[in-house]
Amino acid sequence: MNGFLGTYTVSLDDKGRLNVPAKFKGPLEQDSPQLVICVTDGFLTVFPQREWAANEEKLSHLNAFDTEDRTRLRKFYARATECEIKSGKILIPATQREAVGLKKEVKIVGMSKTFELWDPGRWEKEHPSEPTVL
Amino acid sequence: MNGFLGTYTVSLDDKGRLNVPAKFKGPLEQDSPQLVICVTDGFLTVFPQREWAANEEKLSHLNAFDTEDRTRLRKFYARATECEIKSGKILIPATQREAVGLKKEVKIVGMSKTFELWDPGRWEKEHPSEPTVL
DNA sequence: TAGGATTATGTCATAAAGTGTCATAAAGTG
DNA sequence: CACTTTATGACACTTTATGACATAATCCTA
Repeated sequence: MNGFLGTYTVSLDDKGRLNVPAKFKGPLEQDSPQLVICVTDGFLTVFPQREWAANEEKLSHLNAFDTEDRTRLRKFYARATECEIKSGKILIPATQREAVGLKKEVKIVGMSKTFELWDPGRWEKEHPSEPTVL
Repeated sequence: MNGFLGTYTVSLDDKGRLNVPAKFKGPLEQDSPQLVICVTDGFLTVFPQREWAANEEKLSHLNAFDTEDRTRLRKFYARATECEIKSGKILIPATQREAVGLKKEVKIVGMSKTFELWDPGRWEKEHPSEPTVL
């Protein structure tokens, strides 16, 4: 498995569940159904459980009794939610959908270890089709 | 389990009981219903029993005969209260509610091992929606 | 210390949110 | 083109959040 690759347009059902495309389903389900969704700049980042743990590790040196460190921790934790993939769908909590303006349609963008969820409008605005330069 | 994650808005009932969201309920109840609530800078920090004990451990190296250390210890202990989760609700003592200005609505913010209780107004003031940088 | 007030606690009804499943439509495959 | 896989919407059902109420415990004060 090469991680999450590609861009898909998928739908949210009436309750806000994301229909995970088949290519992402396998990797997600075989590892663990647990995942963490985090509000980032105008989009959502989905971390498989394991990947989240790895990032959390990086914060372990911060001191929960220090006001500044606590603020940093809060930024990380407060915007995250633990979710699960169930019946091939992920329920995106309403607060998170609203935070990044997700409606019926969602762009799902592979980022190897993680993937992102974008409102198609915002995605187009920030990624106008242009020749790719590697 | 990834610890307490995310931000929820929940209500206090007419008697000042916090309706603990389901995602936090499990971890709290299965460990032990005991917890400690501590007034921090303008908000409340909730420590599950076990986590409180772990923190207390860290303070054990402080010297009760040293004036500064004593001040630090006092900050920790004097502002804390032991509480319990009962029928899925936690009664927040009136003095603590008043200390941080909790009214009907409360923001509950996961901080992994602990979680915090904020008055929504104060929360917004101190955490204006801003881009997250990981 | 009896009575009344205040503060806790358990339980339930309702409304809202989350979940499982299936039928159908669409897309992909050989 | 027939067959398989995948995506979507719909629906019934379950769980969760909330306010309200009844009862129990505690605290004062006369």
